[in-house]
Amino acid sequence: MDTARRSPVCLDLMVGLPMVREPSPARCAGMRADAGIVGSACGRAASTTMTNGEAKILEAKFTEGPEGEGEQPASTAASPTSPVGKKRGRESMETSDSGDANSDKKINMVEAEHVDVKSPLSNGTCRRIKVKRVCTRIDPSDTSLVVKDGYQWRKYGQKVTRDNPSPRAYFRCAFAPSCPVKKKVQRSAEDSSVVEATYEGEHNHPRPTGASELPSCAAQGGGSVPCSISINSSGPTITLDLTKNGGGVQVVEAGEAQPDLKKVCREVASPEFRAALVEQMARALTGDRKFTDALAAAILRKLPDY
DNA sequence: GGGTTTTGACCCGAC
DNA sequence: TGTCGGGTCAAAACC
Repeated sequence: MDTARRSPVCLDLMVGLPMVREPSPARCAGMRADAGIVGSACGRAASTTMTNGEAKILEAKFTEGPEGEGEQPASTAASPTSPVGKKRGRESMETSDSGDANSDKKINMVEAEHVDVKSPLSNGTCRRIKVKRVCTRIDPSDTSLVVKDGYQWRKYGQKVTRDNPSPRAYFRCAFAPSCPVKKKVQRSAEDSSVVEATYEGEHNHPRPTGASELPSCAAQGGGSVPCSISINSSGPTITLDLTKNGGGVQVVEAGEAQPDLKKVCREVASPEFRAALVEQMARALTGDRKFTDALAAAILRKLPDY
């Protein structure tokens, strides 16, 4: 990703994955991969630049927040997700192995990711833990705190926090006992149809079988998202997964406590941004010799033999 | 009977 | 030092 290296801010487009079977309405609207771009898994094909202002907004957003940063959303009333008594089903055992990674509950998502500095080590240094936050829109009537992301999670706790009447659920990765990844899921206080999942750490094991259809980049940290915003040392990166049906940019209301994130999402969803994005995408794609070769080969295969 | 969830209690850091 | 709140533990219940 040369463009990404050149610019502190880049935009990666996920154009390389097979289409996901299940339709996902209104996801990343305007960025449909109807050009038929299909290639190797998670191929990053194009990038474009973002204004410094946008980058600053992102940085400001992702370097603030409770528990270090990017952690806790503001919250308001939403129906408690705790089932009555001990009566329960198995829905809390999250997995998307059965091709459920984009279940109909998941309408769209916005993901924010950054590297957090935490866990001071004995030698005085700090261990860097990747913290990723994912907003997922679900059916407001759905009281389960399930965020399908391709991994198996075991719930180990639930707590009602002070700033949000909705309980926060704590999950550990259940696929590998030694996996340090934890996930916190809490319904947005402002919009009960939005759940916010915070992933801490990185998986130290391959994705569970069946989850491989998800983008590997989204798999990192547990998110299976069509659109992600990442912050790292080289600058913010917006990743759009165009391989989902109806892929495109869609704004997820992230709550009043995240006005910057909302603003960024709106800007990303704007027609001007999309137009520039498409242009940049086309430029990058046509300038990619490997891509054009692969495209030509694919077209030739489709043509009848002369 | 084993694995998982629920939920009250406990721990610990921040203020 | 005491209080508060988030995160985790662990026993009990559930499937």
